[in-house]
Amino acid sequence: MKPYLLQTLKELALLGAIKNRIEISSLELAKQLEASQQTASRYLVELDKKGMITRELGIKKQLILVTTLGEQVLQEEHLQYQQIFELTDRVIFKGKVVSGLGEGRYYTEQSGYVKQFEEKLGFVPFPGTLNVEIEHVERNKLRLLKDHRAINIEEFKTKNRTFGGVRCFRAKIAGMDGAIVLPLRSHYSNILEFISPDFLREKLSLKDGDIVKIVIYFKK
Amino acid sequence: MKPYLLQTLKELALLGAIKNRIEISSLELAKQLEASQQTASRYLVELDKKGMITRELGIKKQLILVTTLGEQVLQEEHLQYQQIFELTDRVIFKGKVVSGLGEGRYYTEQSGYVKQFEEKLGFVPFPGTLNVEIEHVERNKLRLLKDHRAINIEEFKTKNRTFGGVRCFRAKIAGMDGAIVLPLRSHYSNILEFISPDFLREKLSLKDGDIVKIVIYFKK
DNA sequence: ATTACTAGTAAGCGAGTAT
DNA sequence: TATACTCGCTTACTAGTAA
Repeated sequence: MKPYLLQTLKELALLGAIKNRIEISSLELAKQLEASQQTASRYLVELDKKGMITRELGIKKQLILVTTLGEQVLQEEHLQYQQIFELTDRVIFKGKVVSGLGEGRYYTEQSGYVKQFEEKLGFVPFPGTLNVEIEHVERNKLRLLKDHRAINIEEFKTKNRTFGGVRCFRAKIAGMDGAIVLPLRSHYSNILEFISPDFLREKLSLKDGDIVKIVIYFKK
Repeated sequence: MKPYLLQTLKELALLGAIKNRIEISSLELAKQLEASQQTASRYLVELDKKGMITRELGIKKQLILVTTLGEQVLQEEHLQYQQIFELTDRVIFKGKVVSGLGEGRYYTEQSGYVKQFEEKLGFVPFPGTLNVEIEHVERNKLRLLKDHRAINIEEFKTKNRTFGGVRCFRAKIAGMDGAIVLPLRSHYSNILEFISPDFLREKLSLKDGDIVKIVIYFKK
């Protein structure tokens, strides 16, 4: 979707072209867009070709209606602005399911962690973590987590070793509740570790390489 | 604001660049925008020149932060999408204050109307209407009113003549409460007639030609 | 009045490349 | 590795104008 077509579509929607046909000449539209009549005309032809609007050309003016397809495009755009300004209590990641080395299982079975998970998150995690690799550029979003209070899992010791503290955030993966686990002593990683009371790989029939959406929620 | 720069700014904001500086290379941004590295670089330079972002160029990558100005631009855009999809209980018009021919005063002093205004709107209108001329293209928004229930003022008769029914919508002009009056028996007009308990020309020190914003509210 | 084609011009694009 | 310049090519723009 070309940016200038999106702008045009938005302009039409603002004039009410989503629910009703609006009457507008290419010159009037041109003024709204601060462009020439010819450009406005061309935009309308392009939007029509793409199926984003329907037009009824009369002798004078034209009646324009934004189609369902056009409305969907606008709604997607709206959702992005909502994510920026309204849905600031969450961050959305898109990532790829990958296999870990089994460490997830080792850690999620340590009773020192399990007790705290149960107490602070309200569930006993299924042994193992579901690892999701996010794109490098999305690591910037992880920084947003820094500004928010996490559910802190304290470090503890066994006879043999010390297990470090962990920060958790409630999260959803493909709609299923769980939490994201961020070890305190590790650098930024491109892997998100998701714990859940269920065996998600089975329940969601996930396999390596599948693309999933993770929503991380902040505490207020 | 060029549409493609707006898109770029939005993309940066989605990655969290409003609150934090984000680390992103021009190549990574290019991938997000589905453009070349050179184009992404050019966009960043342009946004920087316009004061929409600040950049810290390191040896590798660059740290980018959306400025207050950039955020304002995005918020304006967000507001427009809100008007399309969320604030569907209102329509916003921009118009120019104009003088009528005094008919407004004649009508708003008819007790047949006044009684109904008081009963149905909750106020006795100041004699006269504040007339606001809207741009031709905005008449399309008036059509949206058709889909909503109006506050109906019934027609009535005096010895001499019949006064026709009127549709009203609660409205605000420059923040002041009042109502818009749409005569039933008239075609679409480019003049909005605003009634209010106060003498708005004085209270808002309005004179002909002043640009005002009118918000019309629908009943649920 | 309109819409929208043609043609010439301006702006935007990315490959190559300097830094 | 980066960023961002130049340059040739493509796309987008508007003036003029036909329908």
